[in-house]
Formats: sequence, C-alpha cells, structure tokens
Amino acid sequence: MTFVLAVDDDPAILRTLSINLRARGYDVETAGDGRSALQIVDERMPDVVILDLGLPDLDGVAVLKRLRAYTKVPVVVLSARHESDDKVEALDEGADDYVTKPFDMEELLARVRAAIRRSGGDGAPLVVESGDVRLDVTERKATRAGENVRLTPTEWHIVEVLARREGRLVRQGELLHEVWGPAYDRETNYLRVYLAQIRRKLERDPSKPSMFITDPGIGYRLVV
Amino acid sequence: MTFVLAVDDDPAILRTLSINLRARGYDVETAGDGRSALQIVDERMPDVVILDLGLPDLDGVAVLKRLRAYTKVPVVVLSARHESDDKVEALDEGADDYVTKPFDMEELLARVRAAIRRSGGDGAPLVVESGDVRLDVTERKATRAGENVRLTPTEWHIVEVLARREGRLVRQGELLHEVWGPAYDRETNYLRVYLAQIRRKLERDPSKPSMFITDPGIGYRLVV
DNA sequence: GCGGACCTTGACGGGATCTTGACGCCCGGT
DNA sequence: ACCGGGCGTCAAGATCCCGTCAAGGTCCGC
Repeated sequence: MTFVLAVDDDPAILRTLSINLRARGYDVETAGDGRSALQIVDERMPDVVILDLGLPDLDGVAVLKRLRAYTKVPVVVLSARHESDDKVEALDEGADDYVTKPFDMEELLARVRAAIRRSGGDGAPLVVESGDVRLDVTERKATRAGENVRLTPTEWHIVEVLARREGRLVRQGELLHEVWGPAYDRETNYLRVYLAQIRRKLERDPSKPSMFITDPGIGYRLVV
Repeated sequence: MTFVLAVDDDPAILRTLSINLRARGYDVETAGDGRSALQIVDERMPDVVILDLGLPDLDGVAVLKRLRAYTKVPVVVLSARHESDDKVEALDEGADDYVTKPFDMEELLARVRAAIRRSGGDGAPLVVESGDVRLDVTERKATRAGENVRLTPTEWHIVEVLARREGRLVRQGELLHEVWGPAYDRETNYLRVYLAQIRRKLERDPSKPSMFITDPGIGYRLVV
C-alpha cells in the first residue's frame, strides 16, 4: 500500500485530500502542523509527502529542510498563490514539485503519481566491487569470480546498509535499527551470525575478512 | 512503457479508460480539463493522447491546436455524436483519428494502437526470445515451439512489466502496484498464482523455471 | 440468463530462512 | 595466570515464504 502523508493546517483541505487519495487506493495520514508531520515521517516513512508551506508552528520550508536532512522522500509542495518566494525556496530545498492553491485535485493527483514514479524509478544504481566480488545492490545480484552468489533478504539488507556508506563505519545500533527495527538495540548476536554468513559467502578467507571489517565494540564497515 | 494521456471532463469515463488501458499494459495519466492536460504534456510527453472535445475550460479543439503548436504526438479525439462540426474541425487541426461516444472500448483501443503504430511507436517493439519461447509483448503474441500460447490480460501485464526490464529485478511491490494498483502491497499470493500460471504455459519445466526467476523475499526477474 | 474464461481468495506442505542459545577463542585488564 | 567482555561459529527449532491446488465469484459473449 502506497503511503501518503498530507500536511496542511486547514482541516477542510486535509479532509478533501484524504478522501480523494483514499478513493485511489492510497494509505493516507494527515498532520496539521510541522511537528507532527516530522513525527509521522520518523515513525513510518511515507512514499510521498504533500506539504503545505503555511503551517502554524514550523515554516513549511523548515519542515522540508529537516526532512531533507535524512531522507529523499519525494515532497509535493502546496503553496498559496502569493507565496511565490516560499515556493522557489522550497524547490531549492529539494521539493520535487509544487501546486498552487486553490488547486485542481486531478492535477495534484497527477503530480503525486509523477513524484512517486520518479522516486520509485532509478535512484543511482548502487554497485560495489572488491577483488573478484561484485555486489549490485539495486539489482540484488552478487557474483564472485563470475559465479552467482545467493544472499538471503536479511543478508542483502545488511549489505545494502553497509554499501550505502561504503568505507565508513556503521554502528551496531544503526544496523540493528535499520534491518530489524527500532526495537532492536542489544541483539548484537544477530549481527555476528549474519556477518559470519555474509563473509562465508563472499570473503576469500572468512576468518580473515578483507571486505566486511569489524570495529570491535563499535560496528562494521565495508571496505573496497 | 507506452504512456497514454486521457483527457475528459467525465470522471467515470476517465476511470473506464484508465482501467482498460492499464489492463493492457499502458502507463496512464488522466486530466479533467484542458489546462491540466497541457501541463501534463509539458512535463512528460505522452506517446498518445485521447482527447474529449467537450471540456470545461478550454475547448478540445483549442487544446489540440495548442498541442500541435509544438508537438506531433498522436491524438485520438472523442466526440459526442452531435458534435460533428467539431469533429471535422479537429481532424483539420491535426487529430489522427476520432471515435464517437458512446464508444466501444475495443474499437478505441484498436485506434489507439494504430495511432501509436503510425507515429513510430515509443521505440522498438518489445520482443523477448528464450529457447523455443517467443514473447511479442507489443503484439500480445506468445509462441512456444511455433505453437500459439494464450495468455490472459493479467498474465500479459505481468509479462510486459518483467519484459521491459528483462534480466533485471522487479520487486514484488512494483509488480503489484503496476498491475493491480497502489492499494496492493501485500497480496503476494496474486503474484504466486499468476507466476505459476505463466510458468505452466511457458516454461519447459514449470517447477524448475529458467525464464521467470524468483528472488525469494524480493521479487521476480525475466532472464533470457 | 447460461456458459466459459478469468480473477480472487483461502488453505496447505515443504523448503529456505530466521531466531535463539550455547560454546570456544582472543585480548585487555587485574 | 585468571577473568570477563566481545566476537565468531555452530546447530536446532520456529517461522516465513513460495509453489500449488481448488473453490467460489465476476464479467462478458452468446
């Protein structure tokens, strides 16, 4: 279910958006101010955000900035006609598209669809190579000396997190949160088990890892 | 993916068009008035436009004129029976074909296909061959060892999505969104059922698929 | 309104995958 | 030398996911 977050201070608009989006089969949540919007994003990353620029607490642009600090979720901005400065600023800050109020619902829906399509499309394909090992993360294809190697979903998930920060340290807690969810903090044995499996499949000498390096007491890193 | 823009002021007709076109594997966007139609064309040139002549804001002919000012995108015009003047005028303005309301869906689809074909299509026709199996996606023709094989619309839709990304991974969610709509995310049993049917019809040994490969927990891919 | 093709939905067995606990090793601190 | 924390390894049981089948249900043409 595609999950849409709509943010506006006008309950009537939220209602209209909600009804129309739900009628098209989207899962919708609404927020009346920036604070709760950020909270919702935090606990359940939407597939797209519809963001009004005029909010009671935080400025819409401020919300966008905060979002962009840690996610690339597509954002379609709503702006009243006279707020053209804000609009430009919002696009600069990484909004994906904008619609001016009063807006035509069909147009908004079209732009939402377009935003989802673009984001679901090709993010930069993520490929890591080291020695005779090749990891195509977006395609979920791993080869070693030309041979296909099968990784399980969880193994891929871990590899993906490490690959996205290739060379940099990823703390144990971050890995656990990312792969198993925020409730997991101390189950470092999961990491031990899976890193061992990954190494067994990919490392030349699994007992002397050259790609998947342990930083004892801190975390792991993927070096090429 | 061939991209169709449907323009009509009647939401019911848009819905019907949308459903039928999507079911045939087209990517569809809709517009309820001339202004948003032009906007969509502006941001993402369609491969064909279905244009109703009776629109709330701009006249359909006016829309067509504006389109023709900068593009040769094929346009199939919809016209109510009594608007014969408009129809003639539309053809003069460069419409490629017309269909009178109430229209037969199959006829409209045929004319849409014809318009796309005349315009040179959206690129090379999509054909996949593997072993003794041949899949002509654009023509909706499947053969196996020379024998015709019948695929249902939904089966074709799935095959098309996989064929357009031949060799690459298509995630379960993408397939579900593409074929069944954004509300479907967890109905992976649909995929299981249909992939089984497709394999039964096309694979040499359906229990050991060589074309329609499962990536457990992630998605499917079509390899040749 | 009848029949057939197609789609939806639930159930189930088997196999892959995940979870969990136990154990031994290395290493730094005492 | 002893001890404890952190790590790698292993294996067994639980769980999840896939392929398969079959029973309705819906839609469309005759």
